Order: sequence, then structure tokens, then C-alpha cells
Amino acid sequence: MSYYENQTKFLVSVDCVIFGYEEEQLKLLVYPRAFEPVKGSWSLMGGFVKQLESAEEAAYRVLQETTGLSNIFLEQVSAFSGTTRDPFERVISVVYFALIRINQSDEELIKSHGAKWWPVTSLPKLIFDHREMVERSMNILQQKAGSSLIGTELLQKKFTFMQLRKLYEAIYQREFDPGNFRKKILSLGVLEKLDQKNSTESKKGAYYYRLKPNLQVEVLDRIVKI
Amino acid sequence: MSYYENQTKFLVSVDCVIFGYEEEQLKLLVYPRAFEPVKGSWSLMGGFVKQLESAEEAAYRVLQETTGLSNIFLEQVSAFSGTTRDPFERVISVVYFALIRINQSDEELIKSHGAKWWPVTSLPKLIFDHREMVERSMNILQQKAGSSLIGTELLQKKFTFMQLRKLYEAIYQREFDPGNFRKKILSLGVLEKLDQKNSTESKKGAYYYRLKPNLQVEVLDRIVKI
DNA sequence: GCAAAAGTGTTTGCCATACACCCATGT
DNA sequence: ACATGGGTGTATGGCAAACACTTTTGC
Repeated sequence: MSYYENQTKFLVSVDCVIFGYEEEQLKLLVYPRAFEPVKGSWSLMGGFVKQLESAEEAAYRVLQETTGLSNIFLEQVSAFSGTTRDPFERVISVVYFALIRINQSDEELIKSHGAKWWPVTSLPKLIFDHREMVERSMNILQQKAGSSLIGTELLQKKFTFMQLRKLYEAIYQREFDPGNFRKKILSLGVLEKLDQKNSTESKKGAYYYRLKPNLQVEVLDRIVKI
Repeated sequence: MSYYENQTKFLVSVDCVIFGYEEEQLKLLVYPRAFEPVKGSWSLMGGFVKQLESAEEAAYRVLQETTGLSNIFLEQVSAFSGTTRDPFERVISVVYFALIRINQSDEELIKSHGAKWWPVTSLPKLIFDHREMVERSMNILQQKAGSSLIGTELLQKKFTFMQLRKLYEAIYQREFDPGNFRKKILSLGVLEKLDQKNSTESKKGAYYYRLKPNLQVEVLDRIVKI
């Protein structure tokens, strides 16, 4: 029996805006839609929410199924509910964005779906309102990365300042002064210098850093002025 | 016929976090739930999304039905989709927050629902996850008000600097230096000084200001450091 | 006259930006 | 030797915060 009789029910899906970082470029995982309608068109990873899961759980499931990864950074962007956003049938979609380490993903699994990493600066045409979902996600990513070191989710666990800076340059599509960037990040007090050096990307070699383990407090200082 | 066979459909509702401002306090419109289950418990204004409307349209409809107002500031907060958030039946809810001018609302209509304005600092116990919805909305309101003059949606069209400052003090639960606040806001260049004075709230009398008409550009400068 | 808000000016310290400069090393 | 990134230091300008001070007027 139901308390809420006579109310319309809806299909609810999740769509995942999956960010990765590779070759100094911010990239997005996009795949050719596997079912009709518009089968084959480029689309975000998505799936329908099932009876016994929350939208967030559905998003985690989709990510697991498509990248092989669990335990990844995931955050809701917004619900999209326009009556004609899917021109074939009414579907309400909850959008999440995820940050993953490309080289840790299951590349075979990704390939098996025909998925491809596209630089965010040159995405193909996407179905429905997926382009808008991407843009909203980019905005949120910039906001988040600007007030906490969220971006490190896209790098290896250890990284040099140059790698971190290039990542931020990719996220914000602008350059940062190397010296100032280093000082700003160090002043946050969330990085730990390792004994190890990276000698492959510069002649002098740069020390690796990592996030201090067991950091519970979110950094709320401003990294990038927006 | 349907493209997406065999997928579960869900009840989808909207819940509205309705902010108002009165007696130098930020207030929230909360009403006793009109139907079972937990009929009579304090709840946000809400309603089910109908077949031919988006969630946003549903939220506008709910606001119109309960406050008599259209053309109000409305913005999505998030979708809430936990499987047990409504302990009686699975409902996915999209939450919006609204800013309204209390004295322009239809007070009779509001009363007819038994609704009541509560100071945000002393809310009653709310059903389900509505408390969390309020907290998320407060955070977003603070963020938004800190980077644009969004707060003026809560005041009359013309207002004095003291009124604006008291509003911001209510939103951020802290005090602002009157002189610095005035200079900061004026530097945004979005206010227009009127010839009229308010003499009821101070002995000297303070000039009224209003938002410059036809302001299309959002103020993106920082008003309050968060 | 006093209190209280209106409105303006001043001082201080912090911080972002720009940029100079030395270091270490692979070629 | 030199080019390149690593890393540190310094000068400058803008802005936020603290606060002093004058103005106006109701009581």
C-alpha cells in the first residue's frame, strides 16, 4: 500500500562527468551511447537509478562498472529535470562529477565500452543537455579547487610542485607564477615534503610532496581568486 | 511505447527552503504537514512533481500556491535521494531555496496553511532530512550573498545601508563595521542613491538606495570573505 | 547636552602579483 | 657553456580591518 497515491512516477538516471588529467590536459571520459535512442552518439557515462540505491550509490556503481574504480572523489552537481531534456522519454537526471587518476583506471574496461578521454577544450558534440552538465561541472570544479586542494585527486599520490601547478593551469585555463604558486600552496600547510626526488621532468630534480595523511580539516583558504 | 523498459520509476518531489527577513532576523517559512504520514509535523513547503512540469516549475508552483508570489528568486540546492529519507515510501526530492519579501507575500494564504515564519536560529524540529536541507541552503545563501548582492531580494526595493548591513549580519551571524561595509558595497558600483531619506530608524536620517535598474552583469567581486 | 546613527577619512597590516636571482644538472 | 626548471627572496600595490572623527537630529 502507498501513502502517496495518484502521483506520477519518473525515470531517474545519473550522469557522471568524469575528469581525468593526462599530458598536462584536463580530460573528460565520454563514451558512445550503448542503447537506443541515439545509440552511438557521444554521451556522459550514465545509468538508471535502481529501486534499492540512492542516486549517489548509482553514480558510484556506474563509475565502478565503467572505470573499475571505487573509492573515488564524487560530488553532486545538480538535478536536471526539464520535461524535454531527453527528447524521447521523460527522464530526470542527477549529475555527479568525479575526479579519477587515469592511470589507475581499468583501461581495458574503459576501452571495452568504446569510451575515450577527450581534452575538455575540444569535446565532441554530446547528446541532450550533457554539454550543459559538463559546463556546470567545470564551474564547480574550479570553485572547489580554488578553496581546497581537491585537485590532487587527479594526480598521483606523490607529485612535484610543477605537476600540481600544471594541473591548476589546466583547470583554470590560465598560468600561475611558479614561485608564488609554491608559496601559496605551502602556506596552506597541508603538504608533506618527501625525501624522494623526481628527476625525469627537470635537470635539477624536484622533491615530491604528498597530502599530509589524516588531514581531516578541509582547507578553506583561498587558493585561486575567482 | 517506451525506450527504457524495465526501469524502476520514482516519486519525485520538491522541497522549498523559503527565506524571508523580518525584525532584523533571517526567517524560514515552515508549515505543519497537511497529509499522512507524520501529518502535522513541521516541514518545508513541498509537493510532488507532476507529469508535465520540471522540478523547477514545480517549485515555482508550490511557492505560488503557498505564498501567492511569482517572480521570486529561486535556486536549486541539491537532489536528496537516500533510500530511507522518507521512512514511509521512497521519494527523491529536489530542494530549492527561495528569497522572498515577507510583507509582499499573501499573509492570509500563508496563515491558511498554518505556516509560520521561524527565525533560522531557533527552528523547530523538522521531519525527515529537512534540517539538512536547510543547512545546505544556508551555506549556499552565504556563498551567494558573499559574491553578489543577492540579499537585496529579501529587502524592500529601496533600503538604507543600515538595513542592508543588518541583513548581512543576519545571514552571516556576525557583525560588520558600518563604515567599511558601506565603502565595500559602494565600490561594487551596483547601487543608486535616491533623493529620499528614511528618518524613522535614525535621528539624522539615512538616504535610501536601490539596485541600479537593468543591471545585467552579476557582481562577481567578493563582498564577504568566507 | 547627550546619545545614536550617518557618513567620511586615516592608518595599519596582510597578501597577491611581479619579478629578480641563485642553484643544480643534463645536454 | 647554456638552457631549464627548482627554489628563495624582495618590492609594490591594493584592499580589508580597525578606528577616529565630524555631522545631524530626536530626546
